[in-house]
Amino acid sequence: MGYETGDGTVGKALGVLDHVASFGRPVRFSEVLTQSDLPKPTLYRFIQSLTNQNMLSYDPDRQTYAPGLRLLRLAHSAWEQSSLAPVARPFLDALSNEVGEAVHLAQIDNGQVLFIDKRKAQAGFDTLAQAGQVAPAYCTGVGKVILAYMDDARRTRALQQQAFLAYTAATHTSVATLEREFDAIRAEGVAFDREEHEAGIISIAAPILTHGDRVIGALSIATTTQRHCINGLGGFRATLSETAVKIGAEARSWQSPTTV
Amino acid sequence: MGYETGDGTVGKALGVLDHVASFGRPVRFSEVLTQSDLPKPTLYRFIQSLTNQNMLSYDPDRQTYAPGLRLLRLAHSAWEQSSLAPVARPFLDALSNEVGEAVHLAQIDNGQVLFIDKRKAQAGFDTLAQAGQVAPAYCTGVGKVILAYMDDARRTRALQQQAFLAYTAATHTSVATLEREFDAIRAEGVAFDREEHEAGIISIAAPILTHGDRVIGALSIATTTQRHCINGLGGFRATLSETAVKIGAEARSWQSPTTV
DNA sequence: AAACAAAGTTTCAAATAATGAAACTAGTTT
DNA sequence: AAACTAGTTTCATTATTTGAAACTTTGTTT
Repeated sequence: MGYETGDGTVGKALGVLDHVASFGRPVRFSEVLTQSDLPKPTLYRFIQSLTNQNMLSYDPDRQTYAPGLRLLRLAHSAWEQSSLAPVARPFLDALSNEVGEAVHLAQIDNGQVLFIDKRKAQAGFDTLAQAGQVAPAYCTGVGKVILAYMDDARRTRALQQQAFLAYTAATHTSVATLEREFDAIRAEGVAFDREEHEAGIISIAAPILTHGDRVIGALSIATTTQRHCINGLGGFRATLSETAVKIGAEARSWQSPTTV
Repeated sequence: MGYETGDGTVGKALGVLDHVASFGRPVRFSEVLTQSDLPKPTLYRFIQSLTNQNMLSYDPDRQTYAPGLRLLRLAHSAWEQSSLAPVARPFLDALSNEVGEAVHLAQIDNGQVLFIDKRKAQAGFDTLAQAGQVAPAYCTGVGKVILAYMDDARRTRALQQQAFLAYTAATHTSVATLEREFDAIRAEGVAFDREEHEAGIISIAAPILTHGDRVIGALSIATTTQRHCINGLGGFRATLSETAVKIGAEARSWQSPTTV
């Protein structure tokens, strides 16, 4: 899986960037090399170029590479220019205050859930879901609700990118059982995460739609089983859905020609 | 200014990415083209590749390009793997609580100040709305203190990248006057921003050093002239410097072989 | 200290991919 | 319908990437 769909040199270089980032820690050149199918000098030059460009940073003491600072600047720009994140911000604040639980805003990137923004619960367990963090789509509330509302072509493609790893006993481990849930999700208008990704963590998620039907993201309220049961979370459905609808409407008008 | 130091195709493509991001809003292909020295098909293909790769996102309704979601994921990874940001986080929390003013953590990227983490005066969140922001180095507290503690080679290069635009009446508008201040900064151990970037905003900044002398970033306390005068800010010097030293020590030990 | 091993870097001819002038298509305006 | 503009494709030329091999540097073992 990944982006390597033959975008020439650029695609290869970005593949290397992802590869380095995927280690989750600073890595040496040789470590990357052993896991790469690129020949040594080729990989070497890509890493050199990326380092020159500040897309990677190099620690001379430890001789390791890690994703570079330039990415922060670019991501900041991406966040601000996103048609969803800045629009949704005040709604997240309001919802977070109202329900007193963790609130997450997510989109799909390359088949994975990508958290765009979050609010912590006041009582403060840390969901670790910071902006930029990724999670699987098939076993999270936001992921499942986005999948359920996608058009068939995109969903088919996204489903092929799911790993179906059993994180907990409740995790879907095949396309079949997951697809069966999609009808229920569309009927209810929300998806639940019943400890499918992490034991003790549950959530309720609603889709964010523009132009009435196209799903552009999802909003969720997440909590622990110690604080709420699934039925209790269901009590947030009206508030959550209303907020998601408002964000969708706002995002839509923001995109309309009138504003610019 | 920029990174275009002949890193072949990769460098050019990343130049295009920066270019698109620099608009600060979604742009059409033709808008980029008029400001680019690349021929039409070349620019077109770069934008296509970057879009394929999710480094740019394309809005089909408005036919515009903006920095893409993939950057958020990569930046999250960059932040977490940075040798400074995760280490400094608890110290920022503590300092912010103690002084009750805005606290900033910054590094230098391509001659510019890049904010790695922030704490608001009241109580806020550190999403990418804040981290990833850039500011000029020559007229900010964090920028000046980093420049003052850089080695000569790096400082010379960084100074060439400064625009010396007069944001306010107090802004340094030439290398000469700025360089004169560096001695004072090194003597005092902190730099002040005396409304040099924005009227009404002042700050005190201390360098973060590893291995005793190499500057890897800066920490600042920022406030408004309505709340404090420069002398009042000076009262934070001891606390600020102590925190900066602690962060430096921690970052250093984090990098040392013992931890891994 | 010498020999060895491993990691990192450079070379250079061959292979491949990028290039850009021009042509073409789709959508708008006159 | 013609003229114009923005976006897209073509294709021969050109420049860049490629990778086996050689080389250098760094660290480890004898």
